[in-house]
Amino acid sequence: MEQLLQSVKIGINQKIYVKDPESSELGKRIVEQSILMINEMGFESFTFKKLGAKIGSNESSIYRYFENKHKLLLYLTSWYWGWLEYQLVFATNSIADPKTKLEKALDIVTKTTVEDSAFSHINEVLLHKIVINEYSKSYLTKEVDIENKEGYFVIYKRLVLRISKMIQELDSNYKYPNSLASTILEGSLHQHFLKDHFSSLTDCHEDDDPTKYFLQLAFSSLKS
Amino acid sequence: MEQLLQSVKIGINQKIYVKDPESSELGKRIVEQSILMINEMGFESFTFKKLGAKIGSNESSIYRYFENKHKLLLYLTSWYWGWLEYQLVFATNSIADPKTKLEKALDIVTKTTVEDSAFSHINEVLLHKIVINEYSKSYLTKEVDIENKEGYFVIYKRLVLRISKMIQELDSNYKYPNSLASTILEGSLHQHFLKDHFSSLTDCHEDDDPTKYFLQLAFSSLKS
DNA sequence: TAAATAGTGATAGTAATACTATTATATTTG
DNA sequence: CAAATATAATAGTATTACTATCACTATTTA
Repeated sequence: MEQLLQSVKIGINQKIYVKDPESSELGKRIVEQSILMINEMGFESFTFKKLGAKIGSNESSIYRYFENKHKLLLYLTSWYWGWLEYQLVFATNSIADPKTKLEKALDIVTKTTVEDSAFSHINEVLLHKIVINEYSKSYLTKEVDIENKEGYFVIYKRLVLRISKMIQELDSNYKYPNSLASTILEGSLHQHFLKDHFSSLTDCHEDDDPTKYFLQLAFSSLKS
Repeated sequence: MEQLLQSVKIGINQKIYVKDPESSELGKRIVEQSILMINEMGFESFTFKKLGAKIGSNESSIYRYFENKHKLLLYLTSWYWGWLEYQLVFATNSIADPKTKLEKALDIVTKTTVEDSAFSHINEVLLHKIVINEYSKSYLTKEVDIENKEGYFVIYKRLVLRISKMIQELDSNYKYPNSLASTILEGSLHQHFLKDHFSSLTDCHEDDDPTKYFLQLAFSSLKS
């Protein structure tokens, strides 16, 4: 699997960046260190100036890669969803039985991320935490509709629709495949957040993932 | 109902404000106009300076009511959840049958808000939109745990737990009442958002509320 | 090899934000 | 009427989110 993955690059809408951060060492350091910093201090406190200082570079150099920190967040989260989509397709491709297939998909999508050595400068575990804590800020803006038209959310939408298709394949009479798919993806992030900060509002505790809950939820609704 | 409500005041944690905005005309105008402005321009572009200009007052006067705009958002969203909780308790109190009760609760919690004339300076319809677009920003911060300890989210948590209790009353063997309750509250906001901006990711369209979807979702999981 | 070009780093500057502090004035209350 | 309180106006600060300019270096290319 690692050998296969080594040549894979997560394809991200070119409009999101000014210069592809994968194309240089500085670019990779920007991505690598921004993940660490956003995790530590949160997206609000994170600035390009601080990032510049941390990577021994300059604010102005970072602006040559990303127009602003919002675009950097779009880049990071798009990368995460692209990476997750890859995991999902890879793991479910060969499964013929619709139920087993959906089970596997939900497992991948709701579990706490484990490290992937294929992308050396990106820490997927921390990136998952960023997605949990910051993803909704990337679309809860007055510019959503414009940015959506520009294609900044294509990967996420494709992932939701993949799950929706799997739901439909299992139960073609089910009326809400899109809503269920989006609820599971979004809801999974939310349950992870609750586990860490509002434990009384969830039934997932400690090392427990919301996987079982979402499997029960989905398969109760679907006739299989 | 209106006569009953007229004497009701939504009780909000006093730590959220410096001076109770309900205690003066200026305070009410701050709340009233901030709802209109946050709706129009979004929370990021909204500032106390702009609000001061709009209400013919001054930035510094607003700071005597709220420490910062984050606290104002906490106030507005707490008010909304308190108001919704009131609606929920009022409407379900007299229902004995657990299934009918939960049905009614989910109806109230997932439907698009309609105007309530009982609170003249607060537009509940716009406030619901603010909650859809901005609520998660109030807790997705590095200060959540401190603010949670201070009790800034009590009303929301109480509402989730009320729904959770109704779920348990209907099916005491169900393993995930808290997760299901939080998924429905959060998920409802999300489905409303998707309806407006990512229609391909939901099955609720136009004037359609996510109510039916969530009813199907909940009652499929529960044995009744 | 010389010249052009691209990438990076450093510095400076701007408008806006999110406040704080002070003072003046208007209004209410004892 | 005096005292206290609420509000308004002004000014000032540190930080943010940029933009612009310039210098240096490495690499490419003519």
